Amino acid sequence: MAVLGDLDTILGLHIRLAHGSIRRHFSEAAGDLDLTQKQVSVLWLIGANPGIAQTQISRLLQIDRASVMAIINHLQTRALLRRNASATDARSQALVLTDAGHTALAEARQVIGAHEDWLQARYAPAEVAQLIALLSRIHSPQ
Amino acid sequence: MAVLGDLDTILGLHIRLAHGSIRRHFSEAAGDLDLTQKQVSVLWLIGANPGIAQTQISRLLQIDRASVMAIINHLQTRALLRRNASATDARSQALVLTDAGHTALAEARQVIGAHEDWLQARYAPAEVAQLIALLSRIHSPQ
DNA sequence: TATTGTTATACTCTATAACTATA
DNA sequence: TATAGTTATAGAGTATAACAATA
Repeated sequence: MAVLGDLDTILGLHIRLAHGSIRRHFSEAAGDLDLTQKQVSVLWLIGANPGIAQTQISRLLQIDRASVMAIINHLQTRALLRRNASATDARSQALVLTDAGHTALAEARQVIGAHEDWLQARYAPAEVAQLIALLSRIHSPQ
Repeated sequence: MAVLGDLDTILGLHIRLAHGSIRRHFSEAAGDLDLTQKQVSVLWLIGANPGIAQTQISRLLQIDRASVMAIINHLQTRALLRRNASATDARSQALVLTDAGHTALAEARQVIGAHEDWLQARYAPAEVAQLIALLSRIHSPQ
């Protein structure tokens, strides 16, 4: 690692490299799933919060609205979710999973679980908790 | 964060979110620089290791060879580096910065420095070191 | 045979701006 | 006037496969 020189002290680089490693491993692990990380997290979020709106997903997952649209459209085309009318705000929509969506989410949880096992195998439980705490200070600043 | 449910325990998600936050901040901070994170890291690496070959950059920065090509081409078009013939292997090339390349790297270091200050401001020095150590276990597994 | 650089291609991701309908 | 959804578009990133020259 000496060849990296002082580049090795750049925290941003380490996060970028770690993210790349995780993305590549996910692609292999999720080959048969036919869902991306983002699509899974959206599916997961709707499963945990039936009736959630696109804007809320955008905020929670820090994806811009246009990209959320593309993801929702794709998942709807595959009949994994429905866009229901909101009971309280005619501008927004209440997103819910279909039966096929729940099935796909269950499969995705399996894949994500194995992927997370691969990732967390290198840490003690307390280290995982601390890593998450440290990373949260970046994406959810106090 | 309760709305995320057990999604909050997925380490991969936290790294993806942190990476996104950093990428967005970099884009703002580097507006006048006209270089991407990858371009800067390549420039930096060549500055620290004159004569390095594309394949080495590919390995160290974990970027596939085709993408390294695109980056090197772009930097060469902007006259920030030269492709010299390798003294030992006719297949590979020795990459070196031009004077303009050194100047651009110096400017980039300023921008990266400010960006890293923003990022590391939320940590004690020991926390930064530990975070880097933990992340290194992902992108450079033992 | 394996590696280095190279080209071409396709797909995903991301950001932006603008439009509509509702609030 | 602000927000939710929508559409279109352009740019960056990523992955793959194939080829020529060299090891």
